Amino acid sequence: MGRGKILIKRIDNTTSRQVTFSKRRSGLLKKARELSILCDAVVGLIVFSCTGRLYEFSNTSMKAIIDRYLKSKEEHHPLQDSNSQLKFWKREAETLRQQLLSLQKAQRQLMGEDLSGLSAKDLQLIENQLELSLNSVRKTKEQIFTEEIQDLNKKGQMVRNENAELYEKINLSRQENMELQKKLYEGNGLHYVTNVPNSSQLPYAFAISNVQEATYLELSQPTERQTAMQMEAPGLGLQLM
Amino acid sequence: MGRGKILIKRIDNTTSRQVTFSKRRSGLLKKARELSILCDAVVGLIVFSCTGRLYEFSNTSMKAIIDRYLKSKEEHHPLQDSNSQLKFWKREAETLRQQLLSLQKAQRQLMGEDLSGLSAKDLQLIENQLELSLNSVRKTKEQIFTEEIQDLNKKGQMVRNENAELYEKINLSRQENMELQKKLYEGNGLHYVTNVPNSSQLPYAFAISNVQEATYLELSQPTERQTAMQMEAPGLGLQLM
DNA sequence: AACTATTAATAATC
DNA sequence: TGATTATTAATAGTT
Repeated sequence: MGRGKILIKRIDNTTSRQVTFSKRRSGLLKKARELSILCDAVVGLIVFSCTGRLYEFSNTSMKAIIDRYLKSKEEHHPLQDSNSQLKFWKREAETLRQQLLSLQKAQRQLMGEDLSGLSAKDLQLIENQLELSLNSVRKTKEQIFTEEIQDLNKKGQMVRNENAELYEKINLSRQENMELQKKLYEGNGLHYVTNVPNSSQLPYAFAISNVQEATYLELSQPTERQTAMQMEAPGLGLQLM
Repeated sequence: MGRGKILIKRIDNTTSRQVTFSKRRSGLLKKARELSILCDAVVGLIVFSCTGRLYEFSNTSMKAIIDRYLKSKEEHHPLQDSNSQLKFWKREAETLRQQLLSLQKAQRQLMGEDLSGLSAKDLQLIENQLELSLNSVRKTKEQIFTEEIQDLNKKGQMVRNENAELYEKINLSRQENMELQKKLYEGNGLHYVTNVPNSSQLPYAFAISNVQEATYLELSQPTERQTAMQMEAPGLGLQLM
């Protein structure tokens, strides 16, 4: 698989040995990874280059792999004290691993994988469960949406109420304005005073109201939004003219 | 590098997963060996199949490689110190327990339980997964049904063929009967011999045919069954009269 | 580091 | 399993 065939024997040239090491090392690590994924195997790979650098791959904890290896080789001599705690924890871990494996299998089947080998009856049971799950999930989602909509409506109502109050304040303010102008007109007989203040001269509360109105409009439903605009925007327009 | 491209993802089918494991495992071991020879590297490879069988390669003693590995990871040898072994297994159990808990939580959510606290987005993700699962499960189930139906049709055809042969035999037998009766009648001029034998006097093959006919009727489709009865029952009736 | 001509690995098939 | 073969993937040698 190269420009030519090679013999499997130590590469004498240091440079090309290092180059080959780098290439083949990554190939080997890749293949180890692929094997572990494709075949659901536990793979631990340790490589020390001739310069002493460490490269490794393991799909689960390397320590766990080493320990399992040593145990399965029975080169693992537990210390003579026959530590009951140690035994306990090993058993515990083994039990948990088994539980994990069986749960993983069930999980995969709930994800629609690994179904070969199941009977029609088993498949029916899974299908029924999935339908129940779907119903439950959809109901919960609807509930969340409903709550959100209620919340938004409540907020919208609050902003509308605030708006109404502000309109009242503006009306009062306008009346005051008019009365003051009247007095001024009566006092000096001139016409040049405008009754259209720019926004910076408006009361602080009015600016706040404007911001909240925008927020409300964005959050509420399209139909509601239109209704709100039809009801309130003309009034606002009149006030600002 | 096969008849087609494959995705690196767990192979669902158990048989092909095992076949692939066997092939790729030997490929991996070979590459590990080649790397160690070509590049003068120290290589240790441990593989556990999902059935728990151990495969390994190491160009020097695996124990030495593991020792070197553990040493290079930390100045700490868990295998000589029962206290650190205890720590290891406690950690291991704790890790497994955590994995188990999180998997159980995910499982419950896939079962449509324990959904409170999830966002609308999370719920949507679960819903999508459940729909995928349902599709997969239903497809698998349909496949099983299709295979079963094909099988039953095949069996049904076999029984029908057998029936046809048996009818021929019965016809032959009836003709023989009539000829014998004719001879008897001509021989003694009497009329008392009946041509209606009871079932125990029928040839053995006929009784068998009856049983298999019943089995076939139960297995085949309703429309087919009716057709079969309409076509074959009258003939049978005549034979029994 | 790229590039490619080749060989090697392997997925599908029997 | 074990062998075969059409493809893809890896990589040896080269730039």
